[in-house]
Amino acid sequence: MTSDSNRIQSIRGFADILPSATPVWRQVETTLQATLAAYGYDEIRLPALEHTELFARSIGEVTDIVEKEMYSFEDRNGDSLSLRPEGTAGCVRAGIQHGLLHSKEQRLWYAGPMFRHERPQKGRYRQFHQIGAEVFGLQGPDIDAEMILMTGRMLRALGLGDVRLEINSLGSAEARRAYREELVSHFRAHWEALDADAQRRLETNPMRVLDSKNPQLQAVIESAPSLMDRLDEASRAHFEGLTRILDAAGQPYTVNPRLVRGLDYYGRTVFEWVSDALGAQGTVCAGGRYDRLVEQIGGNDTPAIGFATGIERLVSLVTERFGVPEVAGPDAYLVVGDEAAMGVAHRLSERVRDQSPGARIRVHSGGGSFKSQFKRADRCGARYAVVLGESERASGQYTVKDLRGDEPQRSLDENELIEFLSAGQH
RNA sequence: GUGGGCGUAGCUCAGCUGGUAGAGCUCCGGAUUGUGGCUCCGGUGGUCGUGGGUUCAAGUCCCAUCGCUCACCCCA
Repeated sequence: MTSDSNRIQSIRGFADILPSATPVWRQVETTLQATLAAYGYDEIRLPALEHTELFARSIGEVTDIVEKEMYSFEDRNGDSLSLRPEGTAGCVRAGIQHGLLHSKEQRLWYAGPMFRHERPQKGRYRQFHQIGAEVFGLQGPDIDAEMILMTGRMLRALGLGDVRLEINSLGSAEARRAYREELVSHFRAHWEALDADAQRRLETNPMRVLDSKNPQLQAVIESAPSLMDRLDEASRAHFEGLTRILDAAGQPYTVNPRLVRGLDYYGRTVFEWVSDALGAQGTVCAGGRYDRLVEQIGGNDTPAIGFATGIERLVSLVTERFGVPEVAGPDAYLVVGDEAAMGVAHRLSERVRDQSPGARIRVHSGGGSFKSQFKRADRCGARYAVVLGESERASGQYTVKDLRGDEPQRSLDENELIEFLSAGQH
C-alpha cells in the first residue's frame, strides 16, 4: 500500500467525475443540448485559454473574478494567459474575430469547463462546467423573454420545474452610474449603521450592500433608493416589454430589485433561476443582457444577451431528486474455458459486433474458474452468460444462461448464437 | 483570504477515564472437480492523514502541518 504522503492527488477543487456519475452528467448535457437545438441555437466550441486581457476588459478589472480568481500565467513568450473563468468573453471574441456578428443575428451555445480559483464548497468548484448560450444582434425584450422561457424549459425537462425565476433590470450604464452615486451617498449618511461587511462593499461594489443578509441593516436598505424607480426611459420600456411577454406566456416570476451581477458587462435585463435545495449556492442558471460588451472589446455596436448554467449544480439536484440510474450491464458475458475457447469467443463476439453495432458483449479476461467467471458475469450486470468450454467446442453447441430471468438454459450452434446475441433486446 | 466540522482497511464506520487495531460491505478462495445470485466457512487488505511533544505506554492527550467538507466573501 502506497502511503498517502507520496501519492499524487487531484488539485483542490478539480473533481473527478466517476463512472457512477457520468450517466447523470450525460443525461443532463443531452437534455440541455436538445432544448437548445429545439430553439434553433447552433453550437460553437471555444478554447479554454485566452489572453488575460480579454477577461480583464470584458468582466471588469475590479471584479473579484479578475482580481483574485483567475488562473493566470505567463506563456513562454511572455504573454499573460488565463484559463477562462466564464464563457461569454471568449464567445464574443470569437464572434468578432470570425465576422459572425457582422449585421446579422446569431444564436450560439457552448459547453465546457470553466476555472475560478475560489475556495470550494457545495456546488462550487475550481474547475466547473457550464452550458451557456449567447444571442447577438437582437435588441428587443422578445429575445430576453424567449431565453428565459427556454431556460425554464430546460429545467423542467430535467424534472427541476420547482425552481423560481427572479428578474431585474440594471438599466443603462448612465442610469446605473447615477444610481450608484445616489446609493453611496445614502449609505454614507448612515455609515455607522452599516456593519463592516457592508462598509467594505460600499467601497467595492455599492449595489451589493443591498444584498446584505444582516437583519439589522434591513431598515437602512429598505429606505435606500431603488434602481427600478430610476431606470432610464428606454430601459423601463424594455423591462415592461419583457414582463408583458412573460405574463402573456404564463411564466411566473418575481422582480428582485436587489438582483445584481458580479460582472461589469451586464445592463438592462438580468435573470436567475434559483433552487432552495443547494445550500448556499442556489443559483442554477443565470443570465442577462450585455449590449455594450461587443463594442467594448473591439466589435461593432451589437446588442447581446446570454445565460449560463452550472452543470455540477444541475447534476446535484437531479441526483438528489431521482437518484442515480443503474448502469446497464452488457447484453452477454462470454465465459471461456481455456485458451482455445478464447479464440472462439473473440471470433464470435467480433461477428456479433459486425452484425449489430449496438450489441454489448463482454469477453472474460484474466482466467479463473467457471465459478469465478460466472460471478463476474453476474456482478457486471450482464443479461446472459455464454459458456465456451471444451464440451461446447467439441459439440459446436454453446450454452446460454439467463442471469436475470427465468428463461431455461439453451444450447445454440455458432450461427444461432450470433443471431441470438445480435437481436439486442431479448 | 477567514471561520466551524471531520481525517482509523477499497467503501461506511466503531474503538469508553491512554494498555497488543475491530465490525459490516467489497474483493479472493472453499463448501459445489464446468454454472452467478442466497447461506455457511476461511483468507487478503492498516506505518490509525503527516511531523513533533507528553508518557513506562498514544488511534486516544497537547502542538504544528496537510487534506476533505460546510459556511463567509464571491459566484454557475
